[in-house]
Amino acid sequence: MKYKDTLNLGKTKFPMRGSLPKTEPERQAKWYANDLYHERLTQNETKPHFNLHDGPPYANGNIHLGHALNKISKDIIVRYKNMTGFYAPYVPGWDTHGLPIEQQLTKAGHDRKSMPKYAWRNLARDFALEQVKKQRQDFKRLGVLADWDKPYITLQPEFEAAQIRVFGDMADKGYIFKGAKPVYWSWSSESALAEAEIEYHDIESTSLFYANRVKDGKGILDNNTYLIVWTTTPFTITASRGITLGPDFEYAVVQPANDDRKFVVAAGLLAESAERFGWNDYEVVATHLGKELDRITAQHPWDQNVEELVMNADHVTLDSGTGLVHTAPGFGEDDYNVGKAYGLPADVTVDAKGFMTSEAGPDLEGKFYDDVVDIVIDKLKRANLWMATEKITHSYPFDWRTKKPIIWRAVPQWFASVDQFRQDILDQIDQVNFYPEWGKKRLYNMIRDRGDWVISRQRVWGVPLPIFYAEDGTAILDRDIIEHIAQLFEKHGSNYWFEHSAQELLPEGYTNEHSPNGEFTKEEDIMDVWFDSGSSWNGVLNTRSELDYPADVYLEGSDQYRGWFNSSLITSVAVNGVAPYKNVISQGFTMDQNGNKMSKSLGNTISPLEVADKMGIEILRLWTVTVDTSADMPVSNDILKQVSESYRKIRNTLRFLLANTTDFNPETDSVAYDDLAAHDQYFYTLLNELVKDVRQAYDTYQFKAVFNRLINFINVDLSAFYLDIAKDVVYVEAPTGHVRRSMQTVFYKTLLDLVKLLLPILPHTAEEVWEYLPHENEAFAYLADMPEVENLTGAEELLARWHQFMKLRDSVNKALEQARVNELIGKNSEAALTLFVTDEQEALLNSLNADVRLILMTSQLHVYPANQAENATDYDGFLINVAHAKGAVSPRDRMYHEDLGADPAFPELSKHEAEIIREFYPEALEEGFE
RNA sequence: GGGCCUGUAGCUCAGUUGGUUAGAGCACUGUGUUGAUAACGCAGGGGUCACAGGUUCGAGUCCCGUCAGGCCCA
Repeated sequence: MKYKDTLNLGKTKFPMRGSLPKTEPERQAKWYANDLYHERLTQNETKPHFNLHDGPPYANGNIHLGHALNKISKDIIVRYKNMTGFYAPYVPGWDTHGLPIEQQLTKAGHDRKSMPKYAWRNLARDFALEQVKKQRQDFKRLGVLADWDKPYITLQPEFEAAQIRVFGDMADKGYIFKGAKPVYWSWSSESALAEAEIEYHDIESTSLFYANRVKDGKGILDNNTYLIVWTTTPFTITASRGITLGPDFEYAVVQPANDDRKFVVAAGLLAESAERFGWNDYEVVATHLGKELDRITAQHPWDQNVEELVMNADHVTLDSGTGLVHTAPGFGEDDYNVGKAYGLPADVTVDAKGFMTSEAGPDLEGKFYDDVVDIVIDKLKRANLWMATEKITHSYPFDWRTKKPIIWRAVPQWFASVDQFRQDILDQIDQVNFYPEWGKKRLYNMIRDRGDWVISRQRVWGVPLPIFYAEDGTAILDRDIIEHIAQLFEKHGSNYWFEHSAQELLPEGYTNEHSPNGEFTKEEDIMDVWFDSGSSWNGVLNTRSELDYPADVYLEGSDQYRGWFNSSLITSVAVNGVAPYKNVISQGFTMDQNGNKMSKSLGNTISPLEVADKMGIEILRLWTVTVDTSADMPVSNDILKQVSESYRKIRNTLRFLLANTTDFNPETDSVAYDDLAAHDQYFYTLLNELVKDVRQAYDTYQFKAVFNRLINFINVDLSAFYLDIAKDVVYVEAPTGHVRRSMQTVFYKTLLDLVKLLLPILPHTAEEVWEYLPHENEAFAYLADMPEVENLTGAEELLARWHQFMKLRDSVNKALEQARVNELIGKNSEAALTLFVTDEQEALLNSLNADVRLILMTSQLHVYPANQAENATDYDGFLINVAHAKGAVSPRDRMYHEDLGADPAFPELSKHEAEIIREFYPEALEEGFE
């Protein structure tokens, strides 16, 4: 017989290495084969609800790290909540309408103009659903457990109907109105363009300087004063309605010697203006700040009916021109904004094809906008207002498809008024909890400063605006009609709008006084996609029975303060007066190791699926809890490698615990807390603290605190301390004896608690361990509940005592290390330790009531009063002497003993070991040892 | 240009209401084990807390500015 056969060495088939890339997909297949998602929900049916509402990713393209972080974070929350007494469903969603999908179709060779709208939309729908399918496959590979078979998709008829109803309610409250706003307009394709459809080229333009005669100078400027403005788009002078100044810039009133008129230019641009306009000799007769000239008026260069208003805005610069900007609200975004603030109309004098309209005046009507420069100059010269003409080269937007330049042009748009209920929204923001807290400020400022919401888009792929027009052009926004449309969409989907005429869409027998002949037309614009996803509280939370409105949590990237957090809030407050969420969690963006953003051109991107294939998705999931998700997060292969080291540590520790509890049956072998050995009681208490801290961190969405606490516990408390001393107990002591069972009791609880606490983060690993726990009843670890925090009496004092003792242990380790350096000992068991203790230290040791020699892992320990110290070294207040242990080594426990052979039958073993052998391995008496 | 945010050891993070020699884990170096072994233990080196001012008896912590980086706007 071998001595080794009388030891209880750990035994498990749980592999040291996870082979994660291979085993994860197999494990996930098992989850779905057993419908683990619904299984857990069914188990929680009667529990309080916790509802995390998934923000819909856009159904286009491969998933990237941002997607992965988002879905994994949500999975962690949902899994945790389901394991802590909540019914927490997770319904994933997709955002499917919008321009990028239309662009994909174009790229694939489809021509939108060669087919009816409904046909184009069918192509878009098929494409979107294909993307949803692909992304869903990839999201599942992340280990995210959700209702993947029944996601919400914004193109689903029931979603579209719910969205129409949100619009209907807002219209009913008078929040929807029609206005005009400049958009990128391509005359060559006769349509509005999105930012993404524009490319910039350098072109040479004619820029004009001209003067505007002051009409009402408000007592500051007289009528012989002229405001000199600058424009690079001469045709827009036809729609010029104002002149914008920087409020804090200084403006000079100049009297040139060679002119009897006075002119106004920015003081900072006076010198170059003088040169440009040929003022060889001039005098500055006054200066005024822009804000002092506010609301002065000037005469339009040639249109006697137009009085231009002087306005102030911050977009004015002194980079070029004169510091006075001619303002045509119908032809520019800045112009529109400032004009709106001053109540000016957004007049448009160019038609859809780029030709001047009658409003441009008889000299220009019918001319192409780009051909009117000479006429405009001529008109200015005849009015004696022309000052200078220059050629400039600048970057100008072009239609990416026709390669022709575009213009800004106001077109009719539908708006949702934010002004009317802005204060309600702000009040609701105050009711919401934000993680991190600054999110409240950020969202608040955005809502406070934003303008009305332009909800119409001149595109095809989206939910139509359910608006009709009577014969005289009156828009019909009627609650009953909109509900009628919602019902049609619910049944047929929104393509119905494009497949049928206005008459067919209206309720049978509908009449309207504005349509004496009973004829109607329908709106052709669609809704902004943000209105789609912004309606999800109605399209999903109010539509699916397992969900609740408002939701407990929305969690997205910080770009969504402008996006989904924003649009959802507006529609929800507009309709119901409440925010759609109680908590908002926002996350930063993933950066490379140097803190720079990831981009394909820099080659610093990391694909989540590649990580899954090479290292396992558990590594990426673990990464998400090592970083501060409230700010930007660094990722690189080196960082992931570091994370995988942590994973290995976790895995190996679980493995050791498993290996040493295989012969332990918790039902029959457990030792009660009060009967545990002192060191086990201590560790039990430490574990309880861990559970407390980790649960609290989970409850407040502090995942990196979860990780830090767990990894420190595993490294410091478990691996370096408890498991290290454990080997002298668990391997050596009697297999069913009290000391061993005591420790195994704590091992087993540690193992179970760790597996559960880790599960939301590492579900694959947790489930793998679970397969090695035959005494647990749940078929999956995920069906178990989180460990509860116990109220252990006297825990605080116990921890304080041991905390003190650990300082002694540190000192002992240093002493032993010194002895090792001096080649007095090799391993700790070769040492005989002598402590010379103060009264206080002695009291501490006694109060522990513990086997101190065992915990310090030496073969022999002696304790004497400090005043008897001899050959002792002071290690941080502890007097310690290390000597070589006396006696000889037992081949079985490898410790030094002075009583080897006390039992003559076993000359190489100590008395204690001999007793264990006689009781548990009596065959050794016959066989002897090799 | 504006709103919001970030910047502590090579890496990822802690640093409570400003108060003793700034901490942890990983990595690194040395070393011990070889009964957690493509593992484990012990010890050690490593930081002018982005930079420059200011408030204070005292600042990683508060204030101002600069630089670098990020999200969203213009």
